[in-house]
Amino acid sequence: MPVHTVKNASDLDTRVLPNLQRILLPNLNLMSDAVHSSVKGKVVQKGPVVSCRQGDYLLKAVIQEEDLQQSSVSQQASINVFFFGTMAKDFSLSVSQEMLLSVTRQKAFKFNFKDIVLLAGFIISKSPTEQTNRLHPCHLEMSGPDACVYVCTSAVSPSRELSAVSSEELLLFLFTCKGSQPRYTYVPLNELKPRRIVNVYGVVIFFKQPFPTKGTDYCSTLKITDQSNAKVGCTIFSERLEDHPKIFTIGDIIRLHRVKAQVFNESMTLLTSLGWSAVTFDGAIGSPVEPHASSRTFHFGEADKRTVETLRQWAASQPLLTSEPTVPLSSVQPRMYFDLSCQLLAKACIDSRCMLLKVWDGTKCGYPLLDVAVATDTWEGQSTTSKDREDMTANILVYDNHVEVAKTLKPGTFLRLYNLHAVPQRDSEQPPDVPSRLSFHLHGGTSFGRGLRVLPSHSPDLQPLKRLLESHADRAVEKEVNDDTLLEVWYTPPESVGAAITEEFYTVQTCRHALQQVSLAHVKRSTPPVVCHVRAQVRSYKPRKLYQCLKLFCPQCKSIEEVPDDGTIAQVFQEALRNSLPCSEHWAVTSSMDAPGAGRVITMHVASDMVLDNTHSQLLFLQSLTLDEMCVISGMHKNIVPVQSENRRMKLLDFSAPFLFCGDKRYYGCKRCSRSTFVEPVVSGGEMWDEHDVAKALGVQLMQYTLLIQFELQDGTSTLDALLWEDAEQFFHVSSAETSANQDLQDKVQLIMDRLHPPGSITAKRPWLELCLSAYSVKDNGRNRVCYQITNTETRGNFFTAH
DNA sequence: GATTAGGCTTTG
Repeated sequence: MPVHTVKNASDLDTRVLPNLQRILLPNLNLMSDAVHSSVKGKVVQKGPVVSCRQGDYLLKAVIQEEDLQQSSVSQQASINVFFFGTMAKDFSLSVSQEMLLSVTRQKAFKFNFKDIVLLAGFIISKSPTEQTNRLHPCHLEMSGPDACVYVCTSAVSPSRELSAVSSEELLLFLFTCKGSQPRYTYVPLNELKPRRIVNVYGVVIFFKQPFPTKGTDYCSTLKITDQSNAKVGCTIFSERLEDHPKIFTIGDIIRLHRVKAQVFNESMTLLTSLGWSAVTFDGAIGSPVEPHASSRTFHFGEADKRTVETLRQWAASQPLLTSEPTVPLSSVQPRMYFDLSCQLLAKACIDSRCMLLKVWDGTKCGYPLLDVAVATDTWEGQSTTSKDREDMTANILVYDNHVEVAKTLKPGTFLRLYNLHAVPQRDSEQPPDVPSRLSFHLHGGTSFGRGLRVLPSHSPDLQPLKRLLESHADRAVEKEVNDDTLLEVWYTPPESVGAAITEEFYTVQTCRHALQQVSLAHVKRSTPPVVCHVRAQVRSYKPRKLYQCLKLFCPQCKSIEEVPDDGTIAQVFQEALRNSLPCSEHWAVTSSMDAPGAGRVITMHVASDMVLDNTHSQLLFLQSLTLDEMCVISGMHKNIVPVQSENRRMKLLDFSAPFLFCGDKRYYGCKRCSRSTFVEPVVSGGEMWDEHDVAKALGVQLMQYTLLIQFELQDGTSTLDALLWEDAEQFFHVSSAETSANQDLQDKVQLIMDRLHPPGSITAKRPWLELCLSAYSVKDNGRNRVCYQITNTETRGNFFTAH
C-alpha cells in the first residue's frame, strides 16, 4: 500500500489506475463502490503523524475536490482521510499542504501551490464529526493492502482564479513572490511551546557522550543556546551510537529536526521524536560549513549555511560560549581536569573494567609521568622504547563504561578525551621535594561530559596537532632514528586503521575488464589505445575551485566552454535592455507592464498556441528584465526564454547568457552551432517541454553540462596526469546538469574530493584508489599526444547523500 | 512497543 509520485497532474487523470471509476467527492456516499473507484483532490490540510494504540501510526488529512461546478455543495467537496501505518509516514513525507498566496491589485486572487492526490483502495465510513467540522458526511480510511495513493507534488495548478488572470497580473505575481517558501522553519529557543514538535538551531554549551540507558537506547544529553539566550537541555535517544549527534567541543553548532518541546523541572527541554535528525557543525568562524550528519540522508542548503555563519558570529561575541581549548600535555598541572586531543600509539587491556591507552600530542609534559608496567605481549600497537619519546607519551587509564569505546580504537586514530584527570601518584618513600609522577585517569561515568571520542581526520581543530606530530615524524626520519613505531603509526593512514570507527572511502572499477593491476610506470610505457587497471593515490588535482570543474560541452562541435559567471550573464542582460523597443511576432500574444520602480517596461510573449494552456507549462519569452528579476521569475515558472528586440523582431540574447531558464537550472546554446536569428518556435499546446524541446524549437544547439577534473596520480613508480571527464557522473554519483543548480550536489562533489585528497594531508594519509585508466592519442598541433582518462570507476563510502 | 534521562560540584 505504497505512496507513488507522478510528475504531471494529467497523469492522475489518464495514466494512473485507468480501470477505476473516478467519483467526485460530492457524489460519494456510504453505498459507493469503494473497490472499483478512485477519488482525486488537492491536499488542503495535512496533520502530523501520530502514534496510536497497537503501535500503529495515523495521519489525518483533508482533501478537496477540484473539478467542481460552481453549483456544487461546498461542504461535501472536502473530506477527511485517515492514513495508517507506514502509509501515514510515507504520505507525510511525500505530500505538502496547499499553500495560498494572495496578491492584491484592485482585486485579490489566490494561487494554489498544492499537491494533488489520487486515492484508491479506501474504506468509506460515516464521519462522526460531520456536524462539528462541516465536512463531508463520510470519511475515507486508507489502511488495507489495496490502499494506494498517487501524488503529484508541488504542481502549480490553475485554480479558476488563476486561469482568469491576465498576463500582467501573472507578471506582477511572479515579481511579488520572492522565491519559494523555506523547507523548514526554525523556532528560536525562547519561543518553544510544550508538546510542539519543532526544528531548532543552537550552539552547544554542554554535552555528554552517549551512554547506555536502562531502556533500549543510548542517551546523549546536551544543552544549547541561541541569540535569544534561552538555554535548553536536549535529550537524544537512539539505539545506534553512530546516529547520535557528532559533537566534539563546546561551541559546536547543532541543527535538530522534529524534536519535541517539553517542560521538565520548570524549564523547557527538547526530546527526540519520531523521524528526528541531528546535524552538527564546527562553531569556529571561517572554518568550512561542513555538516556532520547523524542520519545518512539529510537536507542542507544555502539557508543552513547562512544560519550557521550567523550563529558563529553571535557565539563569538559571547565570552561564555567560546570553547575551552584542549590542554596540551605540556600545560598539564597536577590534579587538573582537562580535555586532551591526541593520537593513540598503543593500547593494552588491564582487566575487564580498565584499559591503558598510550597516546602522544607532540608536546612534552612538564612533570615526570608515571609509567604503567604492562606485559609486552598484551599491547596492541607497539609499546615504546625510545627514551626521547617516553617523555612525550602519556599513559591513560580508562575505566568502566569507557572501556567499550576504548576497545574499538585502533592505534593511529586521533582522539579527544574529555574531563581527563591528572593524578599525582605520591610514592611513600619519595622525599617531599621530589615532584610526584603524574598519571592520567578517565574515571567511570559520564559526569562532566567525561568520555572519549574519535576525531575525524579532517577535523579543523586537529590540524595544529597534526602539523606538530608531522614535524616530529619528519625529524625522526632526518635523524634516522631507529624507531619504527612512531613512523609506522604516523604514516598509517587513519582511513585504514580507523576504518571501523571513522570513515570508509574507496573506489571500485565497474568495468568487466579482467585486467591485472599494473603500475603507473607500466601504463606510461604502454602503447595507446589501451585500458589498464591501477592502484594509485591522488597527488593533486585541478581546478581546485570545484565550480570551475563544471563545463559546458557541445556534442555537435565537441567544444568545451566555461560556465559563465553571474557577472558576465548580468552584463548580457544589461546590454539587452538597450534593445527593448517593443517587438511583435505573429505567433505570439504580447503583454507589457511597468517594471516596479525601474522606469522600464517588461514585455512578455506567449506562443498563441499555448495561451490557453496551464500557465506553468507555457513557454514564456520575457524582454527587458535584469538577471535578478529573471532569477525570481524562473523560480516560479518552468521554461522562460530571455529575449531582446532588433528591428521590431524578437531575438535571443548573446549565447554567453543562458537561452533558457527552468527553475534553478540554466541552459546554454553553443555559440558556433546555434542559429543566431530567431526562429519561430513550433509549439503545440498541452505538453510539458524540456530543455531539448525548447532548444529544438528555437534552432539552438543545446550545450551539455559536464564535469572535468584533472588528477595527478602517483603510486611510487611514477606520476601521471589523468582526466576525469566522460565517466565523471558515475564517479561522483551525480548528474552534471543537476549539480549546476544544486548546492547539495556541489557539496557532495566537494566532500568526495576532500576524501580523495584531504585538504592539507600528507601522502601517507590519502586513500589508495582502484582505478580503470584509458590511454588514447589525440592530435595536438599536428603531433600525437597520449592522454589518460579515469573511466568505469565509481567512489564508494559513507559520504552523505543529499536529497 | 514504550522506555530510557532529566549534565554538575568528580577520584581506581
